[in-house]
Amino acid sequence: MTSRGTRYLDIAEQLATELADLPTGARVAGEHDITLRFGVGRAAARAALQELERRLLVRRIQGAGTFVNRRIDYVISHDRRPSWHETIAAAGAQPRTVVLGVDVVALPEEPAALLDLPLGTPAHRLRRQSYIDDLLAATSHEWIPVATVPELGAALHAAESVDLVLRQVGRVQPVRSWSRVSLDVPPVDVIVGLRMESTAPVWLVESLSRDAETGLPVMCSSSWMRADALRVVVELGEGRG
Amino acid sequence: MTSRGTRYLDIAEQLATELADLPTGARVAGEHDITLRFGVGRAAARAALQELERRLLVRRIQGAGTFVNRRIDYVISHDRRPSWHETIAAAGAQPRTVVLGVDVVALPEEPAALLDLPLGTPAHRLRRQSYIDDLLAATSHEWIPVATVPELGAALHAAESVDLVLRQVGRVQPVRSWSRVSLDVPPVDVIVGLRMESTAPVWLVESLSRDAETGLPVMCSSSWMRADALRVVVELGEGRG
DNA sequence: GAGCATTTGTCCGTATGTATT
DNA sequence: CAATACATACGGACAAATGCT
Repeated sequence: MTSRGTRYLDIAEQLATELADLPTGARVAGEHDITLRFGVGRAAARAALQELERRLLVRRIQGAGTFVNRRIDYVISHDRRPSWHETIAAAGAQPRTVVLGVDVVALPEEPAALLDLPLGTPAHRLRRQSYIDDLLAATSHEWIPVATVPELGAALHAAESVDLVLRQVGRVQPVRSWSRVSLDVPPVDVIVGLRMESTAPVWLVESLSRDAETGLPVMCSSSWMRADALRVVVELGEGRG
Repeated sequence: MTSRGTRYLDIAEQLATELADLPTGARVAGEHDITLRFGVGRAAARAALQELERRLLVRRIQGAGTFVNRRIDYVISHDRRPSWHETIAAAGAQPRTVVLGVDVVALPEEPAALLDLPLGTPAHRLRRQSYIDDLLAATSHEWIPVATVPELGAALHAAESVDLVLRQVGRVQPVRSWSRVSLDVPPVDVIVGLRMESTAPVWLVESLSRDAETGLPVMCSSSWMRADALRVVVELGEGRG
């Protein structure tokens, strides 16, 4: 009797219910533990953990172990401008953003079209990484026309927030005016940039900010966010209640 | 020399480039073929195909084989109300929608709040399935207050489009006024409803339609769409060009 | 820094189950 | 019913990353 060819699913189901009561980041039974506890081979134990990983319930780290994972909601809507710091902190985790570098480049195709500027216009390219509890969860490129903030590089050393620099040094009021969200399999450089082991779909969030007064584009950005770390929710339209 | 411990990734990479030139739905080398061609064991061949499946490049069907897969864009924006039929047909595939059933139920929590009606208000519950080339790609629940269209069940037998029935029989002009999109691991009933083999995240699209004239809510729906079949893109804001 | 145990990652070969054709 | 192809599973082996000593 028994084996219907899905032992690993039964095991995954059992573990999933047990996981629900554990705190985020808690250690989960490893492959070897499972072989002992359920009396299966390593293949089945491994398949069970991979199933939980597909369901985004655990995160597995080679050499370290398997740990309880929970996504953090990142809500994008017409009246909400999500700040990384606020969103992550509100979920009870530790946010952190690191500037990888700033340089001036000629605007390539996409950001030029978005900013409504001629191809090749000089602009600051800002590369950043964002963390959740020391987990690299997002990388972003931001383009800011040099004309708007000539000395961005220097200003960024003083203030940590790009938004703040734009307001104080650039004397503009950036407002998110357009945004596009989808899920894609990222190019190789993004995968290594996010230190992702396995290739999997990742959120792609593009957006454009304009100056509140003049209506002129002041910044556009393109961010990749790990889907196993964030649950991006897009809300569209206002007629709800 | 040789094995650096990632043979399967090299194989996946090689196959991925070859796949790019094949038409959607074309047959791909099976596990056995790969073991012969690349001189690896079944484990590595399988891992390579699973990698391609993670990248949404192939679809694997037990007993049948492995086939080239391509997602269809499903764009949701303030000024675009996507119709399943139009979207799928525009991508060169065959759309189809099947009504599973219509019954009158007391409105549960969520749709009641969305429709701004008291809990338990009688409403039609419409369950539908949508196909892309005979692949079940989406299931949806729609709630329509009985007061709006008393004889929905009978009317649906004559016309195939819900939108049309609402316009002609209900004498309302449904306009999508609110929408929320996210990606979730669906409950078990949705997984079996979508005939999904493996558990994986699926799009959840919720929306509310109001009457263009009166502004009153006339319908709300909740749809699950397979992420390996559709690339849902949400566009937000209008200030683009 | 070097060394070691732990844990997951990769891979082999083989066997059997199950769905499709 | 038979052949094909993917799904599940066993057991063993070594690689690679991590964390601790």
